[in-house]
Amino acid sequence: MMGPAEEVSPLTLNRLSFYLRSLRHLQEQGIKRVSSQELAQRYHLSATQIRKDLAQFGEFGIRGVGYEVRHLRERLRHLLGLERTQNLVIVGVGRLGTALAAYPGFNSDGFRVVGLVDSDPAKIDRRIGGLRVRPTAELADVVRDGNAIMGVLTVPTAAAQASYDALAAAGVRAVLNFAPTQLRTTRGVRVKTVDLRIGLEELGFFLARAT
Amino acid sequence: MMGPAEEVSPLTLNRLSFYLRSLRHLQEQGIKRVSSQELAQRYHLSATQIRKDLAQFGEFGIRGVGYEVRHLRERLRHLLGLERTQNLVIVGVGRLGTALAAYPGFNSDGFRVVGLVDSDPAKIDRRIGGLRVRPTAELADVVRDGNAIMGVLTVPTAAAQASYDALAAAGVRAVLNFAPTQLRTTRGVRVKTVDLRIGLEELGFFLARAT
DNA sequence: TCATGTGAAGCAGTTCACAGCG
DNA sequence: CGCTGTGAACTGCTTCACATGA
Repeated sequence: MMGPAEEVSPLTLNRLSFYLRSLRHLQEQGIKRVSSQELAQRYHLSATQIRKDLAQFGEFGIRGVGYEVRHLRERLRHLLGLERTQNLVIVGVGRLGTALAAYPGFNSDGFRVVGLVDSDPAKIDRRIGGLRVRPTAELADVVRDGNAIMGVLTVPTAAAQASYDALAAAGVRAVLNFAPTQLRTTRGVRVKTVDLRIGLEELGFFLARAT
Repeated sequence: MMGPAEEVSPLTLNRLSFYLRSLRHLQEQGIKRVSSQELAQRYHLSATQIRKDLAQFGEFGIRGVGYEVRHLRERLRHLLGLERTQNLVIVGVGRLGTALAAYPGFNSDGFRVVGLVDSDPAKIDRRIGGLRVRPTAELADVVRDGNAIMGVLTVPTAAAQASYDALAAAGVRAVLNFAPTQLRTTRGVRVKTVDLRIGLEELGFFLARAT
């Protein structure tokens, strides 16, 4: 039955994202129904785990048949809050910020970049993907004008905390942080830190002992 | 005791990377010794977990005292294979590939980008951070010339599998994949897929239910 | 004495096996 | 009958509590 699911593990959450992507893929192929087993085989997952993960939030399937692709996809989109588009402001328009501003995953299916901000005067008024870079001082306006709910931090590590605080003050509710540093968080403004180096180090570990 | 540690969980591995970064930070501040408890408090970790994680690979500390920062850092660097620099080739010099080519984390402390490859003729011979972009057909040469051991995939999803196969054929031992797709892997060529959207979706989930 | 290293306990996340329902 | 949904068993990760040794 329905579960408000007070706490959901990050592992489950990542799998839900992956299920959603897989369903999109199936739907593009015109497939209407899928069983947990078929889904598992196609995308190297565990059938039981798919069912357990989904059951946490309701009964989405039809016994004896499987899941209706369109319906399940809708439910997952709802669950992950992707029904309404969430607007993003990117703080720090270096190479990484520029790349993310135009990144398909940040401009489709639930997310859209609506504002760019940088502290470097040389970058102000530059245009990236239809957006004009505005000065950090105007951050609050950029957030308001774009009706942004999330911020993306792509500034140097030393500037990350100040930028986070500014985003929090501007009314953003969540921040995706690419600076490899631990941020002191404000109540009500969730942070998710992504360290691009960790993937390399994980691979390096295995190479180190494979030799 | 020494442990060959046949299997190490990704969670542990990520924490080891984080410990290493924290130790670097401490060393920069001139701190010589640190206890697991102090480390935990400073960086929001668990002291017991730090000790358990480290104990898996040997006895690195001094009972009654703590850990010598320099020594522990060296051991972690060794464990993660960062003592010798691992050379990277980036396949796909779009905005993301360009950003990573110059990303500090990909060009310091164990990693270095030594080659760039793209299939778009318009990008060939372009220079990015001292490196010349070369055609995909020359991938094997680029890997050999640069003595590269890892590849970084920043091509469109549709091209990811072919690029992975080419990297594997060129003799690379590990691939960091930024395309949101499941790759069919070649024996001996490990893959780690990083999906930049997942962080957004995780945050979106919490925003969806906070409202 | 004090903080590490570690068996034992506790908890979470995964897999199993099958009841329940279309 | 077939596949979902789910208690129960299991596996693995985290935390506890303390023996060990500098």
